[in-house]
Amino acid sequence: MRSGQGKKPDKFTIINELARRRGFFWQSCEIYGGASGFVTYGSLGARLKQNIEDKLRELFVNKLGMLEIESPVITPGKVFEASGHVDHFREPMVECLKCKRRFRADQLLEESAKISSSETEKLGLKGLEKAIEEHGVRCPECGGALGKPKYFLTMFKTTIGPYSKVVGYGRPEAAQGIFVEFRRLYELARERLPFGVLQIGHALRNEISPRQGLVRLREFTIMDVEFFFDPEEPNCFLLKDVEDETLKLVLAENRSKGSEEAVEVTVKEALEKSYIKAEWQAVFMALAKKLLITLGVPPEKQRFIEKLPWERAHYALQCFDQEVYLERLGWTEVSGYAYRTDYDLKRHMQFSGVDMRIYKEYKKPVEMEKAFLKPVMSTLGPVFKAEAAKVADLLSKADPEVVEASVKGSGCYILGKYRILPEHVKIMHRKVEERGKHLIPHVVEPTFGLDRLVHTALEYAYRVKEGRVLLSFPRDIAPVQVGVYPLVSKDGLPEKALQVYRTLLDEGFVAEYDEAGSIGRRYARADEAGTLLGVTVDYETLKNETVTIRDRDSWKQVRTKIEDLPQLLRKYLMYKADFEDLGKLIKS
RNA sequence: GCGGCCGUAGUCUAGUUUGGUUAGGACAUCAGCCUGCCACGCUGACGACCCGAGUUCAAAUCCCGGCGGCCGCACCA
Repeated sequence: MRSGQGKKPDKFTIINELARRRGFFWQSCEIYGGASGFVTYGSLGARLKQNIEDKLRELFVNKLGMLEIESPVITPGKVFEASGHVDHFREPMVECLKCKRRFRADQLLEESAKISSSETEKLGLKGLEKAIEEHGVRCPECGGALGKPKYFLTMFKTTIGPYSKVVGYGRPEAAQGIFVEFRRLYELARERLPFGVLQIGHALRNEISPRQGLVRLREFTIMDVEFFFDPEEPNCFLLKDVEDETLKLVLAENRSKGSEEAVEVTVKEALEKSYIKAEWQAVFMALAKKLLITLGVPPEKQRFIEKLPWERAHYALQCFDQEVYLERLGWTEVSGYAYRTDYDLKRHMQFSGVDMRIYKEYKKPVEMEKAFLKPVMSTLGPVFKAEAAKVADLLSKADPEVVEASVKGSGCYILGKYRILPEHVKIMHRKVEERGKHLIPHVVEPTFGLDRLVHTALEYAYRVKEGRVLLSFPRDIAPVQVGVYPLVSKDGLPEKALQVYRTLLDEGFVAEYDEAGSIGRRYARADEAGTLLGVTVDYETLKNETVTIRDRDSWKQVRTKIEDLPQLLRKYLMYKADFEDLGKLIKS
């Protein structure tokens, strides 16, 4: 839709209009007035997005050897209760009864009643309502009275099965699908740390106000990587490869002083100065920077911004967002790097009762003295009577070291409502050989918003040359690799061009054939779709089996043999040949 | 969600103030002719008043509601 403001359109508007016109993507369900926050990709857009996905796969799955899974979008309620999302993925809102503006109830209290965020977090809806009353908090805009606080849940909620009251949620991230399958995945990783698991798929967030095209959607494509490592061996074996790569970091420390200035440091320095807490996290950030460069975003248009404590997700110990500079929206998040520690596995362990720990064998068995305890029934019996058996059972499950320390220290050990005295328990020490121990892996999580990357790729590919629009996509993400055209549609040229076209399809290229309109118009059309190369069949083709190849960006042309096309194009697409290597230059 | 502005073919728009003939143009698309390398030309075709109620003899135009867009506020773990 047009802006309605009559202003000169900015790049964001131009990209969205181009995208709609050429079928990259558009708002879904337009025939019913459109659905805000939902998009449909057309063939060019779907291919562009798949190509970007494949770039991520190439890095994480092929090069780093991670596992890839696909898990359901609809997820039983328990999962997101355990993950903490049900408690955290909602905001308490209050509405001013007078001016109808809405505010975060907790933020109002923090500002006008000086209650700390850690305290407001503990308050429920009733607590918030009471606190608002007690402190006489009023609408900060018009001074009107406030209504009752209500939760706005940003997850999509549904029920599972026809008669079931079982609650399910649309996943707001793909990560939990990985955590809940951890035990099987660990087996698939041959029970060795570290290992990574990746998932690309749709996620749902019921945003209050989705605007801004692909940048904020209610249903979007996310790529989550969960990388599991041993917290006792946090070193990253890939560090050497990227330690000299520079990163632009906007640190929380500076941000809290009101400065958005970035420090530019190498990966190595960032770790030495502990700007970044986990080695793996720093390495993923460096890899992401390089990846974005291959998508067409120059380094100076990228940065990493550290989230302030209250901006961080509930599971994150430290979090950076990778941002790219977009013309209208300014610095915009395209990926996130959270150090999730053992939070998620621990929570699923608590909620499901399933052991998520891994067994770590020591290099050498460790001989150590260990305490054991044995309930003494002859003394427990007379004191606890009928409950004696239960007490003994509880006692035998207690940690012997703790019981021993407590009994020796204070003369007793409090076991629930029972008081255990020294004579109730016999504590022994035995030498044992420990071969290993159980631990919960730590997790660093790189996560990418694919739709935002699509927008970014479009915006950075956009060029205007001699008044014509062209999308200068990098070779490996261009949605169409080669267009095949007859110079004119007569004298057998279309037939020959179709032959060349079919050959290229058979060779596995993404090719398109076009004979409508003049040759110039077809080149222009192809440029606007980002088609990388144009192969033109002309009268010389009929004489000597050669064709011209045209470069989208420079409009230069070379002439080459048809039979050499497949291998030349293949080299070109892999950046193993330049355009001039494709044949004899005939037009520059 | 709130406030302001706005919604006419695939795209950009004229028309709305002051209700009145068949809603006009350009680009794009398709067909035919033309066309020997960068949006050529000619002929033709397809194609629109966001949706729903209301006022009226008559609604793109006025009123109301909804949906959607842009900007600002709020929100975006």
